[in-house]
Amino acid sequence: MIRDELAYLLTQAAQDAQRAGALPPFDLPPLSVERPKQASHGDYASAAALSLARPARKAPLQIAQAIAQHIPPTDMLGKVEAVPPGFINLTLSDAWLARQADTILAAGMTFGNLDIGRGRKAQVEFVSANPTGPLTIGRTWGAVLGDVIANLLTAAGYAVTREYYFNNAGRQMRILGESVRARYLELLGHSIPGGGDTGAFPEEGYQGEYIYDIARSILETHGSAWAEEDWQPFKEAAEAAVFANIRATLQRFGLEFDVWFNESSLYATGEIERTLAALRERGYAYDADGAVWFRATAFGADKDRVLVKSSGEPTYRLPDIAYHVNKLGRGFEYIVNIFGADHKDEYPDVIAGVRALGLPADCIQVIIHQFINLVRDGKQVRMSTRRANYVTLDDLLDEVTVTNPETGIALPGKDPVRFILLTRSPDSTMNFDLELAKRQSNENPVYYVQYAHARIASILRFAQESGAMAGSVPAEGDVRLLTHPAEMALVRKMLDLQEVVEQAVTKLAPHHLSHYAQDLAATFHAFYRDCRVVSSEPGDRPLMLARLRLVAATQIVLARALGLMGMTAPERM
RNA sequence: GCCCCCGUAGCUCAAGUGGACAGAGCAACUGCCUUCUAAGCAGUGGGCUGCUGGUUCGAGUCCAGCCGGGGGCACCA
Repeated sequence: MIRDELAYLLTQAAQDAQRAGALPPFDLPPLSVERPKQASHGDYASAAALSLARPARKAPLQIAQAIAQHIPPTDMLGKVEAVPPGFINLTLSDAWLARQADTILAAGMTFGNLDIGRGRKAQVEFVSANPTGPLTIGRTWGAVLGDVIANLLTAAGYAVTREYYFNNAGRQMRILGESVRARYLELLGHSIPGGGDTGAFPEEGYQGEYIYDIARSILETHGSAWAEEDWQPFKEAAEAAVFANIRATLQRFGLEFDVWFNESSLYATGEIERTLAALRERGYAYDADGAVWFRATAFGADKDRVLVKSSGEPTYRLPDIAYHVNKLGRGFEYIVNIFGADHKDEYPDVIAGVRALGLPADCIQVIIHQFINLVRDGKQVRMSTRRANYVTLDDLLDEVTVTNPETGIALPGKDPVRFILLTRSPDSTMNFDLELAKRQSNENPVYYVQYAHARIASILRFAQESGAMAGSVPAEGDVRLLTHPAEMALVRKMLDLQEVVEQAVTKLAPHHLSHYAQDLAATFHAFYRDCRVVSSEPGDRPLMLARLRLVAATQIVLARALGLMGMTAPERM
């Protein structure tokens, strides 16, 4: 990476300066290299001299000058400046920058990839909604975060598994079955409520319209044959129907999971029991008040937690711990869990449980995202799946799908939804205004980015159709002819991708991608204004070919950024 | 009461381990389509970064205390 190379050059320079006596001898700390906010401060800048003032016992500016003078010659740098109060500003050379257009073209869709994963196995667990109803907007943020983090980890050199963890047993699923059964009996003409214990709608039942849909389809296939059945077959049917719906929604959202992990399998394989036994053996599980407790206080918790209720039923903690033991057993060396803010207090127990078993827990990362604060007409909407007060992801995707009235070309609704969610940091408590999202969908920044991609596709198409370029790819062309400031700005912005990916991966902060994509698109649009690409003038041909290569490189980087975000990169809009 | 997250332009949000004048988009206003897509470009206005102290060469960023919003503090998941 460029920044690392520059940091290395600066360190060499500082050492040379010490050998030459321009700097006093002392142990050099790692020298920082940053991206200055202001363009006049160069492409990169180091404030190292400011922090070296104390150990060197010298004025920062003098230190900066000494380092600047000893930077080894390199064709990468065009200008090196030491400026008050002691910054070293570094500017990349135009010739070097121009050559990078070729480098990007050669890298193709691998441009921006890193090797920090070195092929290690990573797992991202997300969505993980139990099959009690359709996916709601509330789940959407986690879905985007998980998917894009998985994409980023793949780009960073990890072998990634996307995993969906669910529980199809337990109380909520029973209530789901009972709800469907009640609707089924209602459709058969049994009176609800008060129709005796056969038909009463469960007090905490799911009231959504989809319960009727499931009941109706049971009625269609089985007629009245299930009238005497208890809730269990209804639960089975409901689970199948809800999962089919969830899978369809996820696919629409551009999401594929590699593994669907059923919590029940942990019981079937005995992993739950073994985990509990191992915790007991190590003295981290004990009996009290008829329950089994986890000694969470040994890991800094304020009180111990229940693992197995006095009813004999485990709490969520035990399977969660067993599940993570299972993950580690499958060889994952990097594990990312995406949770909503309501699960905030859950993971410390899980991490502690893993530690209690003597297993490594440092590789387990948890992203807690805040809730989407759904707003309609400026008023907050409280969502509850059970009370059928929710907006499904499907509904949302329908609403924001936008068609260009002039060209008739439609873009999928997943793009604006993903983009909106990817402009916010997971920590941010965001307001998602439904009306606003719909109303402004045509001016959503996502289209701005996609438009840049389509514009490039159009230029390349035009170049080919007008005979200016032989194939669909600009094979020839000497990028050394690129010198225009707008061209240089474009290359600079493209080169940033690697650092953005690094940032986004190491900080698990995918929202950097969307901001980068907007920047890159803006830089391209400015280039488009300043530099005409296709020309029929014979004298313009060499520069045209060079610019076609530049533009093709830009298309790659835009497609890469959009691809990492799971969005389409349209050829036409 | 205790713990975690957030508070930045009218609105929605950014801001790499503390760095040089806090940035985008939307909304508002002014210009620009006979030439590769105007879903575009150029420009204008808009900020005591919730408040008060502290740390230091330097704070939106770190510390303390307040105020306001969200989430949690289960033998629910």
